[in-house]
Amino acid sequence: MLDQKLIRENPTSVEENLSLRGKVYNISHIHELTVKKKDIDIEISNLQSESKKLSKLIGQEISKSKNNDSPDLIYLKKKGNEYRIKISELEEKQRIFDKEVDEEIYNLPNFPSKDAPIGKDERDNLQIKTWGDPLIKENIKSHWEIGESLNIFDSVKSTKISKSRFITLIGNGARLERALINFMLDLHTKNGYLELMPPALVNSESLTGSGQLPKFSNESFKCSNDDLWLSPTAEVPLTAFHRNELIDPKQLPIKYVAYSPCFRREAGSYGRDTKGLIRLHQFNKVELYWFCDPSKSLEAHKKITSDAESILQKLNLPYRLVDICTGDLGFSSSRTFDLEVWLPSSKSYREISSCSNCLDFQARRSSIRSKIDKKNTYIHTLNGSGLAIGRTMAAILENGQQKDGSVKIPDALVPYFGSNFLKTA
RNA sequence: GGAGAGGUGGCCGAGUGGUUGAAGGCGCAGCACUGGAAAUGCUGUAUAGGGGCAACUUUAUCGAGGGUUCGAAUCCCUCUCUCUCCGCCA
Repeated sequence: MLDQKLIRENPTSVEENLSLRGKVYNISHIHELTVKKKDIDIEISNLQSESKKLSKLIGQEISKSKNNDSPDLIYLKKKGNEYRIKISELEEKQRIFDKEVDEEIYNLPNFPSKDAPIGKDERDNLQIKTWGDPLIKENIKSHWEIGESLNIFDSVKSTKISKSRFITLIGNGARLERALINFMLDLHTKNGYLELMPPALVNSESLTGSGQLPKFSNESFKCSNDDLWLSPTAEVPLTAFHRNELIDPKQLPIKYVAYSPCFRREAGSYGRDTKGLIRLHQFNKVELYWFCDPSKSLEAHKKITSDAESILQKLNLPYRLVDICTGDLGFSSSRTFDLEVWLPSSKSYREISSCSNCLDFQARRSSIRSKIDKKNTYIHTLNGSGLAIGRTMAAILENGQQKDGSVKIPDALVPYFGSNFLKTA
């Protein structure tokens, strides 16, 4: 959420900053609302001040005279009553303004960082580096072909259980998934992250705090009888873990790693990535998350990204690092580095991690502060996948495929998986 | 699901209609004492908004939202969360 004061006092700079996202933002309506709201605030507090003085006077009179219904007192009480009526009328107006301001301000995205490449959409993203040698060969199989021939997952049967875009992992497929989760959690906890296993169902307030609501209600599954949603990413519960808290600055940075199932409706993606493990309604993910001092978030952003990269390197999967352009940034993010893993069957890199610095955007929505330089300050939040498990499995299957149809398991994963090669289920 | 008890500052906890933004304690900061520290003593210490260069001043906030009243942490209503007991249950 953006600072309301900034919208009121400097709407032009707010519009300029937002417009870096590649479309025009006009905030004149919300600006006008915040100005009107402030005028009413002033009027109310003036009246309250008068009314308060009067009440004190009445209190003093009563304790002095012990007489509750002298003509003077009746007059004063009547005057007080008039104040009350006037104030409650204004408060009603104020409530309406507050609601309107909230409706608009929660729908405004974060400012893009000045360091992010300017651009309209994903074609303007900037490749920063590549790591490893992309495998380019004839007769490469897709991961779903490999999965089918090894019988390690089944999407057709899964439509019986649920619907399309769900998967059932079988035998060594399930084992590989489990191995990847443990491998990633172990590495990150060794690197100073505290492991959390949060609830998979989150309430509306949590989703609002991290930015998924109110604007993207279409993208999550909702439990119809409760104010609960299936969490689309562990970023949501991790942000909410410290909602409405004043965090001791000595504890910063707080670094969490969480494995969680993630649920997404994937609205509007009909026909894309319909096969395999790339785009599912339910997938597993190990998420990295930082709460940090605002002056240190740039540094933290590099670190969280390299922590995610270390997984790809240990698994020996070729990837590239991409600086997301202003037009392609997520709603809550000011700067995002994507890690994209090489998928030889499509001869392209595919997103496997997204590492974002949200600055104080989520902290303001969630009210997470820390006393920094003697002032309560919204702290900065960062998140990054470390990594998406299903996509990692797809990459291992495709990059490790052998002539005999088996798949070579990366050395670092062998102790977790228990074998050098994946053959059949 | 049924019955009951609760939600007060960074934390704990007192406070059932009157000048209470709220006793006390812990924590934190400063000062004193000390060779230094611990212990002790003293002082200070909520947040947000408005006005002012500033000293300062003003308003709101005791789970949330309504209501009663000149005046509400305190009374009434609704919601929500937590705890205890019973029921059900991996």
